[in-house]
Amino acid sequence: MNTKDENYKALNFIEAIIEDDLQEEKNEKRVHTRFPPEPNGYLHIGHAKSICLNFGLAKKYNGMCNLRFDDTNPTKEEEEFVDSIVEDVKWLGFDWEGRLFYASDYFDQLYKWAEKLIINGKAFVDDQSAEVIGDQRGTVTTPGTESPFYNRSVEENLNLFRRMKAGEFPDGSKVLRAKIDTTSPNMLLRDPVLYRILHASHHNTGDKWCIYPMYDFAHGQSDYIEGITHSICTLEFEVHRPLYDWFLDNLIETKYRPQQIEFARLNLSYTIMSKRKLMELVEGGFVNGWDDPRLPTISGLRRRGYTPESIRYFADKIGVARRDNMIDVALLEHSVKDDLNKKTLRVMAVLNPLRVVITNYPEGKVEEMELVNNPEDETMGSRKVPFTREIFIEKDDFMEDPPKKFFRLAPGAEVRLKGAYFIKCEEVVKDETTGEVIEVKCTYDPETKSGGPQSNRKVKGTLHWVSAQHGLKAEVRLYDRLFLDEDPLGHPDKDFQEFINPGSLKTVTGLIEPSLRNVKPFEKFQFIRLGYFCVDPDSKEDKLVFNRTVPLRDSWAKISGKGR
RNA sequence: UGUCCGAUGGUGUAACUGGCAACACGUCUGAUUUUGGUUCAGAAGAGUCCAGGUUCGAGCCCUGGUCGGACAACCA
Repeated sequence: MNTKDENYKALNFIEAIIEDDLQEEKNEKRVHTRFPPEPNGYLHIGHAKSICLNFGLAKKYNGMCNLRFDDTNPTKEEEEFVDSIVEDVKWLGFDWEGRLFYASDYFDQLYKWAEKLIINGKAFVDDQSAEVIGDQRGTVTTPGTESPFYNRSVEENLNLFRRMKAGEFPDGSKVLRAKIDTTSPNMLLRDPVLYRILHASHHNTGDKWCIYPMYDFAHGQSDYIEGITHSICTLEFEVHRPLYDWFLDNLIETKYRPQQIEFARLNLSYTIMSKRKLMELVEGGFVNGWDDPRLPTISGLRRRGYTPESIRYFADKIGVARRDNMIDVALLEHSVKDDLNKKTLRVMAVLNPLRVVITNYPEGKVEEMELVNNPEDETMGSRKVPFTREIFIEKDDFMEDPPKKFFRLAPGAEVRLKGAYFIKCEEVVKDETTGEVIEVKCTYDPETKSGGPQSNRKVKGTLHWVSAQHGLKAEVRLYDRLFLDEDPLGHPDKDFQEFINPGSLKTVTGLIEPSLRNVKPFEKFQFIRLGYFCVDPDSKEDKLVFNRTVPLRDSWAKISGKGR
């Protein structure tokens, strides 16, 4: 059986459909997909799943993938959003090869199709208000009823529709509706609205139109126009499929049809994916903009320090299916750590400094220690880090009265300073009033210098450190999950904002080794023993700013119970 | 009280025309380690929503339930 084959990779259900289609030589064996966002917000990791899917399928089957903006509602859409979407898709590493389209590119054709429907007696102009039409539509368990304007003549409908287009009527006074079936169990088939009057200027077509097609009247036809073979979308559009089919069947004679396939959208634990809710967080000032590193937006993840590779890897790992899912955010975090582990320079930074004075080390002496940049990759070389009599270590790396399994600095204990010497704690200096440890006096063993005769001696722990004299101050933003609840939207009785984690952002001033003096925004590092960090765009030469992408696995935190 | 869709370890996905339920994340052990990271070795954890049926044999097919989701915007 092939399942046992080394190279066998199970097909997801969409790939299975495509391979069947290919086998049957459907659409001359073309595979053409598209990613069709509405430019009314920023893209998030859920969109990334769709982008990776659509572009990934095209690549896998030597096909094409278009980027198309479904921009049929000028009151909600903005140029700013199309720009950010274009940037995000590009950043993720995908190329639409010049096929960037807009549903608004097809407004003329769509209009002609609407007239065709009228002429064929399949559409009519309705003068009723949205409210009345809604009431007439019935409910999911009771059928709707026909509009009193249902039987207007073709001539009257055509005349009215043309006058709608000419701008003779105010917003909301008339709509064009299809005549399908007001009693259909599928609500979307109960004489849906095709065109509405909107005296609004469009980001693309300006003031050319004052009537705009509904998404449903534009989407399927746009796919048809572009020659899309597999229209991949999320589950909630499943009920729209019969409607798209109805439009095409009533408008198009050829047998070619885009085939819609629905998959379950991504849900990620401890965050939210709803564009509207995300907008609330941004506009309510709960976060600092669409690219806040706590948000699951692509721009937020980018600023947080995620790489396109890690997101694509993640998209691949979560798979595609039709059942509801809630992906553990740990998988996303694993995806970046795995990527960054291979790529990033290891550097030393102390986030919560404790002064250490090495009493037997000559005052004023500076030694340049050679540190390996990445033990995973020797080709990344090494760098020099200055060592002096006074250094800083992490406060958590010292305990005056340590438990058994504490392998770090404590009175009388000896530890290794990464890339430097072994030091032994001889004395603890405390603040007289608070009793807080403010300094530790140590002695070092000159024989234990890295590479030296005694450097292979066994010690319990290795600490990172920064020279007090050379350390650079840096603002470090420590991010944690934005919500305390795994599924903030999963509580019908509670507002999701109640679950916002008040500690989702902690800003500290740390000290970093001097080799980081000239870093540029988006450069990524591993701060040894702490985590992966990324230079924030706010960072300036005289004020470095780092974002913590994700902490390293911390088994001590688990043992000591200090974990999340 | 409608129509459609779905249900496999804690999470996600797989098991091809029925043939010993697999992989990843997570969890736990141990080894290695100049990062309590990485890596390596191993373990625990589901008998596939329930009840019937077909079959030598059902996660997969059939019937009936249960539970979950989607659908009633001049939003997409």
